[in-house]
Amino acid sequence: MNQSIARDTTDEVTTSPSRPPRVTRRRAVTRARLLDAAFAEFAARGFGQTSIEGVCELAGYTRGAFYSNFESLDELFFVLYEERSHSLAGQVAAALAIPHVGEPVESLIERIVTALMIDREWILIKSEFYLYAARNPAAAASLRSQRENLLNVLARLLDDEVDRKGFPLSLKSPQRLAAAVMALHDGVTPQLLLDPDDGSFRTWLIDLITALIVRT
Amino acid sequence: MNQSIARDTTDEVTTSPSRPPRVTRRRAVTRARLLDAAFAEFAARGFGQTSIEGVCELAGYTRGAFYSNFESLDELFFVLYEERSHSLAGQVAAALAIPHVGEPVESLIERIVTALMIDREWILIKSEFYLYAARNPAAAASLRSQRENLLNVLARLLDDEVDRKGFPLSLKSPQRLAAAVMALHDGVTPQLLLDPDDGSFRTWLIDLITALIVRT
DNA sequence: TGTACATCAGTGAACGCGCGTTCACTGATGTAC
DNA sequence: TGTACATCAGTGAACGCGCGTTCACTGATGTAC
Repeated sequence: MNQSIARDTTDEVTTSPSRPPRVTRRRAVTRARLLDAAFAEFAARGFGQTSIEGVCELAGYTRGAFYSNFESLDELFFVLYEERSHSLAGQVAAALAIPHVGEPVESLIERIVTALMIDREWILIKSEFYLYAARNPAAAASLRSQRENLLNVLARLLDDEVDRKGFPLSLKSPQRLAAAVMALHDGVTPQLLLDPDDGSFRTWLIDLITALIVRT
Repeated sequence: MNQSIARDTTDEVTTSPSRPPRVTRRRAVTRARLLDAAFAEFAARGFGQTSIEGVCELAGYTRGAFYSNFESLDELFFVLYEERSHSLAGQVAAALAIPHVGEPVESLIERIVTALMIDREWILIKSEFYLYAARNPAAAASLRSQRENLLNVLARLLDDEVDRKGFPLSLKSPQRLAAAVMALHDGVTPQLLLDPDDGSFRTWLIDLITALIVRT
């Protein structure tokens, strides 16, 4: 009773014989390395051209290590995407949460674009995951809920800081305005896929959002 | 000299021993069936999960037939995409070329959206090809030139029929306005990938373009 | 229009490699005392 | 803090399948007369 801690309670209630798995540091490191290697492979070759063996080799493990940590490449992809996108979503939300009272719209738009912009590798993986989600309901559901979260963050921000008098009906509600901003953001990525070196997306996206939001 | 036709001239000029390949009806049929089967497989599984064997089986041929017509799945994908997208581009241009003097902007926008909209299968394949192009310069170049063509078609149309007084600078030139419309169009497809059944894209896209173009 | 011949298009079998998947084993890691 | 023991995490070899690729062959298609 006094030797060990809360953990035991699970044992007492447990109907299954499984004991709480002790998750070691070693394991966590392996897992992280596999995920990193997979990220690199997915970005470089695409999901469809990535093999378990390739990931393991890049990570410096044998294939057994993979199966000890994941069930399949699909599962890894899902886990990978969820982890990274949640962490990115956190950053975005944090960057946008900072209140800037009386901030001019131009600066607000810049902040949004800056917060949303991320590197090419991530865009490749994100696009791949959308395609994956088109054929995988669970992935689609995950993406939908993520989008909704981002939508709410943006909507709140725009609601607070943008004067929407004179906006067309389809942009009146903060939700729809936010959705429009997201659509513009999504709409720029094909160009980014085709023109890796061209750095003008940022400006272009800012222009687009400005044209939509700033109505003279 | 009188037995056969123009074709011979090639023989006379020819420095290589290759004779003009007679392309038979049979061959054309096989090729077309392989392309159709590949289209279906790409749409259903994605390029990365599609095997040559799968395509042949679906098309009702043995693998040898494939190699008699194509060098690799990559080549087939490229050919497939080029063929279909050119034919689609033709349709779009044709639909937009019809002059409607004095047409209200709302109707113009509807025409544009109707012309651009195509089915889910095609969007899946198109997205896949963008991802493919992100890692394949030749494919990227092809997509860029296609986009430019579409851009010009749209730009001419908008130039003729939209009064751009009062537009922000970033939308003043017809080119940029057209680019903005394309970006909105691209921006809606992620939603389409996630929500196959939801038919509201059309309206949503019309709303977005309207909000951008109609400035009260 | 029919027949003989040449060339082509697709067949189907064979080969082999890449890689997914499994598993007995061993060195690493944590626990109890 | 040290030692003995139990469990875990990753190893590496083995198995086998799916499938890409090749090729000698044959029925199909077109050409010449």
